[in-house]
Amino acid sequence: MATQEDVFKKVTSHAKEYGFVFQSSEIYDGLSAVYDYGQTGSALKKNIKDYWWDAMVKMNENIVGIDSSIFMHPKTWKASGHVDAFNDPLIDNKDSKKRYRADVLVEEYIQNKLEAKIDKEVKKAAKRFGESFNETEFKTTNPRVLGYFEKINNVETRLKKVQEEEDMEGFKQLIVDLEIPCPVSGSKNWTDVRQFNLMFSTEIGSLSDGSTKIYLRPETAQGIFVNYLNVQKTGRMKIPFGIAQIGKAFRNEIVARQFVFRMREFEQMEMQFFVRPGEENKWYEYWKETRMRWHKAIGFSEGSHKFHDHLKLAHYAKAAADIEFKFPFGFKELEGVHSRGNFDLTQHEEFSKKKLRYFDPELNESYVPNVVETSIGVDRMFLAVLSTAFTEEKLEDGSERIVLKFPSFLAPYKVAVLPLTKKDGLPDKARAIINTLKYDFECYYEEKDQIGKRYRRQDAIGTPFCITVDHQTLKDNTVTIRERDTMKQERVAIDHLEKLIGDSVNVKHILKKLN
RNA sequence: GCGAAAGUAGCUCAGUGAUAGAGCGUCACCUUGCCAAGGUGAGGGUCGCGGGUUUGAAUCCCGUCUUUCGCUCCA
Repeated sequence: MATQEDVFKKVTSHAKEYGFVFQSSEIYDGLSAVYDYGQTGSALKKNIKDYWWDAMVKMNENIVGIDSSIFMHPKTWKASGHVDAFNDPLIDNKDSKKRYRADVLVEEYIQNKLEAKIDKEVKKAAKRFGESFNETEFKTTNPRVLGYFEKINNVETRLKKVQEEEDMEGFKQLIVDLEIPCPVSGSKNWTDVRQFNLMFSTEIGSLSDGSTKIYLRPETAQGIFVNYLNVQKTGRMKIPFGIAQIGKAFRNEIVARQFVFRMREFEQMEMQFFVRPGEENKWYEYWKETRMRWHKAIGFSEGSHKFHDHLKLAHYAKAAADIEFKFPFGFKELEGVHSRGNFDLTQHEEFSKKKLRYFDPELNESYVPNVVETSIGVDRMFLAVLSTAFTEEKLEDGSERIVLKFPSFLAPYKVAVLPLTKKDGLPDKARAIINTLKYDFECYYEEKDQIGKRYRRQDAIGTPFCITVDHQTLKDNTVTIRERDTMKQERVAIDHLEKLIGDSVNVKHILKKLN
């Protein structure tokens, strides 16, 4: 494990050194859990997104793409449940270092302390009075019990007040006053109560209902749900059909770590698939398998992926599974496949008071469709590709090289064209070759340093092919082409380059594997 | 957020109170010409930032930011 973490460390420094990922605002000491993609990284990321988009939108006539806004009407997040679910007052115990929801602590106190005491009194009295005991009468007359009830009432009123007013100091004071100990350590050494809202908020000019606070979306899915009927009607989509989207989402994570694995600003690739009620299980299984095929088609080694079925479900889900990937720091979630039922659409019906029904001509009835969601983090996929591609090799002559063995269709540059020397017109010839290839492939030109050094530099950014222009090229229009992983070279005619490289780097060959 | 550790050149790191360093990388020129580390030269750091102690601070102290690890959280 230690060595695996070393690998991860090497991957992150390599990512910086070769322009894949930089920390955001680095010259100002950086911004926690926010990263920028550099020249090579953004190219790799774009290729990943293209592969996903093609596999979804291009390959399926019943899946279409949209691009919805980051800002959405705040009611969206009420309806989706995010305002409630993403908003917790939290408190830490300094001794046990455990974190609790402050409201839960207080509620447990009421339950375990006060209500338990009432129960005790009731039981004692029942024993005393025997047959003639009237519990209701006892509870409404016994002064000690009434005292407890009053206390419960007081605590509940205070709890409600601090929650409504978001009075975090009052919340802390409440916990201090009640002398609530930590369930683990028994200590009363608490931090302040802090409101953790996982959604970022900002202000907008004005809204129809007078509010001005809006959120940066914490998931892209809602942009699809609110547009589902627009797309269905204007695209004349028939169920089952899907809507795909790639876009940024934002979560104010309490702890955001592990490089680009968990960021506060991140990019999702989501597809919501709308199905007839009752058929959701079938499609859930279908998309689980289909998405796994997409991952495996990339060509990572067997055993890199596995399913992890959720036992504890989110507020919207009927069934959920993660596709986990073997990152350098262990198997972690890369993609989620969720059967969301009709939760989102019925919620939006309720909050918007608009019908979000689909009329099914085959059944001759209208209904709210069920939804199967596939949701993958672009940045996690990026990290999966980068960390898997990262290879340190010992060569036969004893030297070492670092090579990024990207699947060639994902590589930032497809081909480097290198004149063997800077003299004798070789650079001009090399540039002429680039001018024929640049319409199809991302090309890299370099003439500095010895050829071997240049090969290594291309290995370090994962360029699958190096074309070397030498003196023979000037005579017979042939070049050598070197393959990144094998380091084998072959002499070929310049005219054949386009097809030779195209056959290897075209995403088409991967997409065909998906069918 | 709590606890621990760390932050010195693009990268990896040395330097524990007294002139800011090395290797690799970068740039220029020369040499070589198909698998990195030949020669010469150059550039690059107010030692994360801000205070404090001291005649003197990269070094000691405090704060702060960032990163890593553990806990915690995770749709």
